[in-house]
This record gives sequence, structure tokens and C-alpha cells, in this order.
Amino acid sequence: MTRYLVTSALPYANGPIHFGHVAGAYLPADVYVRTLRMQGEDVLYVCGADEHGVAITIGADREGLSYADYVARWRDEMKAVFDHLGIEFDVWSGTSISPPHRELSQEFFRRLDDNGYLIERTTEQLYCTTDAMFLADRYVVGTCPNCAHEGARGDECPSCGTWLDPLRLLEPRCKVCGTEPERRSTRHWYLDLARLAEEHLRDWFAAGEWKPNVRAFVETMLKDLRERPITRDMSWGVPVPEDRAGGETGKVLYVWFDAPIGYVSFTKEWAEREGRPEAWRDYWQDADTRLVHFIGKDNIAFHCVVFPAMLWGVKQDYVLPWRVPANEFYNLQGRKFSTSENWGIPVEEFFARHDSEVARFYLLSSLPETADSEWRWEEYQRVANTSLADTIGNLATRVLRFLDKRFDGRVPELHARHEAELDRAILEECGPLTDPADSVRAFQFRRAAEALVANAAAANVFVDRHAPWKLAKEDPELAASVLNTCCEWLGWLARWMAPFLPGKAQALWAMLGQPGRVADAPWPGLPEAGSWRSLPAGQRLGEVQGLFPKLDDEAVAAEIAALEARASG
RNA sequence: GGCGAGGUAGCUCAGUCGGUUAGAGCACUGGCUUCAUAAGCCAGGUGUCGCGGGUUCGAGUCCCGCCCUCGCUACCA
Repeated sequence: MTRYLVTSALPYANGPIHFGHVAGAYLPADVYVRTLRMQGEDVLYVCGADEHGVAITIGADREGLSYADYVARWRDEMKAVFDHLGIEFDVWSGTSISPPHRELSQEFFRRLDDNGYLIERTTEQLYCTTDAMFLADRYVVGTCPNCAHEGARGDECPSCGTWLDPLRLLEPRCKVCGTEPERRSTRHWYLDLARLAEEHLRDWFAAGEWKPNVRAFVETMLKDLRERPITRDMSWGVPVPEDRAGGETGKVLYVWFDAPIGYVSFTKEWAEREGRPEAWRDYWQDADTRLVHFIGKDNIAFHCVVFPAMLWGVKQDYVLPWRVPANEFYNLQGRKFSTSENWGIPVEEFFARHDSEVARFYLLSSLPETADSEWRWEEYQRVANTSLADTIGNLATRVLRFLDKRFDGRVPELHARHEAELDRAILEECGPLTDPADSVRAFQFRRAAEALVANAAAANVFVDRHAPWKLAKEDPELAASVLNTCCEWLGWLARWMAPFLPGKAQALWAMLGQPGRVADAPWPGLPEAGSWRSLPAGQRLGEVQGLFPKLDDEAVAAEIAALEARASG
């Protein structure tokens, strides 16, 4: 048994979760966790909201809410989406509410400081007297010194593409209130990434196994590492430890610094709740633990460079990431998901009309694993109808309804003289069989989804070749053996389905008359001739019902029309 | 600008170490079947592998140049 600590990127508590986020970082992680658990691994799945930072204070001010209320609202709303989709964390928390978070973040700061990885520096920055805050680059707008474009941002001019510094902008204004900011000097702490890379990070990364997109990005970044500020002048966040602030007040840890520490804080929170307060160390400070970060590609720098640098720099034997299966971006019907342009699928409406398990499966079969991909309603319909309803759902009903009619709704008997022949037929002659878990472990979820459908399709071939409805008249014993084989196969299918379609898998499990939770059954792997059957003959089957609803063309057209109507209205 | 990823059948994509005639699913057509949610099975066609050059006995695959799409570009998180 191997120990795994799995994380999904902490979603920023400043807006809704959409299917793009789900496909990028949450659903694959959930499937990975469920699969490993069925395979007997020790897995902890940690997530929570990222709740600090200036964007949140601005959002809360705009809505007249306290920061705490504002992030709590998004925290709860995001959790509701995860619940709908069956994404189950062992702990879901938030960086502003997790009890250990403040102390732990400050401890990271102190230890990095003690170990010589922090640099203090005083610089001039723009300060808005109206909003009483220093302005981050993107919160300053002004006139571009290069092309005179009036809408230039503090970091870049969108017109000529020049890299800017806010201090270079002509007629700078605060993006929030329009006031002209003044220059003030301020002292901050910087993380010495260059030194951390020199001492350990480069070697560590070079020895790892990474997806091509991750390796390429990080190797470029490692060539030219600058120090990064880790503090900010504001009130919302984890305060810089008083014993290190040197009299400075009003400074907090910069949100990118405290956010990933949330993974650790939340693990500690989980351990406390379990009544084993030291158990978090098993996951974070045991060299054999495999730390897996599921993220979108925009987060590669943090999870493969900055956070590992922090984990190593505190010299507390923290494990560094083992794999970072960063996904590309997921779009919607040809365009980017966009809250501001109303280009999205309102999740509550979606769940009112559609089956969330089907959504899970469709998302998994279209994940942006190697390139950007997208949600297309036409493809959603195809997957829902062809792969799920026709291939998997119909397999179950064609077998089980026949048994209801002709075999008293019980698992038929396998006659010993048929076993070898039928094993050979289903295992070798009805199409290639593959273990979906192999692909899941390689982070190839699309392939795993395909394997699942292919394994079901093989049983359809088997049924057709043996035509039990004919055999029932000519050779009832052989018919029974054939249908016994089909029942067993459905049992395997239910277990193969469990990580992908947990609810449907359970429904199928119950239809077979199996007690308990299918997720508690061990992962079946691939069946081997002579030893793969386990259902007792005569076992009563459960009530047969259709597993998957079908989606007609009108429904699809209506969804696309609604999508476009929202965007234009 | 820099960096990265991608460009393969009508659509979505797979192609390992360079190796036979470039594959799968969907869609489409024909046949079979009637257990099943009008579901299932069998059979069938389709390619300037983005463009140009190079290396090689042999290139979708390796090298160089170019074109197109998307993303990142680190004090937004």
C-alpha cells in the first residue's frame, strides 16, 4: 500500500466554479482518488477555498459585504457544485477559516527567514489615498509611455504589448476609484528563488517525471529566477509575524504565499477532526508519500517552482510534489468560459435538467489533457446517448429484463461444462479489454473513459454471438450459463464504473442484487479465465431500471439557444 | 517580443523506439437480429499527416525554416 496526498488547486473565493475549472483540476482528481482507494491505497484528498488577496477585498467592498461573509458565500457556493458532481474531498476548508492556517503560514515565514531565504527590500510603489492601499500593477491604469494608448495597465499595454511598470505610466489612475495615486516607499520581504533553485530545486525538478507541458514551462522558468515579494500592504490576510515585522504594521503575507500552505493547514485540520492531530505528518513529512497536485496550466509556476521551494526551504522534511498532472484549458462551445460575458452554463439550471453523472462522464471523456478542449452540447448528447445509454445502459437492461422474464429474476446457474468456452469467448474473442485503472494511474482519463465503454461493448458482442433468447428454447442450460456470464460481466462493469459514475455504478450494483457499496468493493482489474466469477447462482436481482436518460435533438438545440441568448442578452 | 502546446478522415481524437498498406469512435451506407432505452451485431469508403527543405535504405515520427490556432509571460490569484 502506498500513501498518496492528492490536492486540487484551491479555487479563488471571488466567483463561481464553472465546468472549465471542474474539468481542469477537480474531476480528474476525484476519479484518481476513487480509483486508488478501490485499489487499496491510502489516499487523502484535500481542497478548500483560497480566500485572501486584494481582488476579494474589492469584490466584497463592491457588494457591501464583510470580507468574511463574502468569501463564505463563494466557499459554500463552490462546495455545492462539487457536491452536485459527486466530487468528495476528505477536507474542504478555506484559508481564512482553517484554524491552523495563520500560525502555520507564519511559521513558514519564520523558518524561511531563519534559513536565509528571505530578502528585505524597500521600493517605491503607487498608493491610492482614497482606497488607502498600495496598488498592484493591474490595479493601475494610465497612458502608455510607448504608444500613448490611454487604457494601459500597470503591467502591460494592451495596445502595443509593451511591458510596463506602474511607475512608468503617464497620468496613472487607480483602477478602482480613478484617483491619481501617489508614490510611497514601502518595505517588503522577497523569497530568494534563485538561491533555492541553486541549492535544490533544479536538481529536484530534473529528476522528476513530468508532463511535457509542465517540463517545458518549468525548465524555462528555472533558467531565470528572480526573487518574488511575499508580503503586501493590506489588512486582509495572514499578518507578517510580529517578531519579524521590525515594527512594520499593516502587512500581510501575500496571497500566493499563504494559499498553497492551505494544503498543509487543511490536512492538519482534517487530522484534528479525526482525533489524530499528528496524522498530517504521515502525508506531508514521510518521504514515501506521493504528493499529487491537480491544477490547470496557469498554476504550473506555483506548484512546480514556488511552493516546492517553500516546502524545501523550511527544512522540515516536507515532501515535494511527485506528479503534477496540469491540464490545459477547457472552453465552452468554441469560446472561453467567461463570467463577465455571460458565457457559461449556469450550474443550478444544468443540474435541474441534466444528470450530473452524465456530465461527469462527458467532462472526463473530453478533458483538456494534451491541448485545450471544449464542452460541445452536440458531443455531450453523443456521449450521453451512444456511450452511456446505448452501450452501457442498454447492456444492463437487455440482460436483466430478459432474466426477469425468463429466469425468475435471479442470477442463472453456470454449468461447469460451459465455463472454459464462455470464458474464452468473453475474455478473448469479443474485443480488446483494458483495465481503466491503468490509464487513470497514468493520468489519461479520456483513455480510461474509452476503456470503460469498450469493456461494455465487448459484452454486447458476447450477447449477440450467443443469442440467449434463441438458446432459451434450444438449450436452456447453455442459455443459463451465457446469462450467468453476462451477470458477472455487469458486476465487473459496475466496479469499473465506480470512480467515473459513482451513482450509476451503485445503481447497477443494486440491480444485480449486490449488498453494500460498490465503492467498497476491491478494484477488479482484468478478469482471468476460470477465476473471475463471484455471483452466487440463484441470487435475486434487484429492480431493473434504465440507468441513463437520453437527450433528444430538441433539448440540445434548446441548450445551445439558451447559451447564446444569455450571452447576447 | 520571449517561451510553450497544438495543426492527422466530414467531426472528436490516438499514433510508443523512425519500419509493412496511417488507426479508433462518431457520422454515413448496406446486411443480420428481435433480449433490450428505435437499442445490439457484422461489413463498407474516406487522408497533400499545416507548408517547404534536410538527414535516412525508410519520416506523421528526427533536424532546419515558414504559416495558422491557442495559452503562458511570474507583485491577478
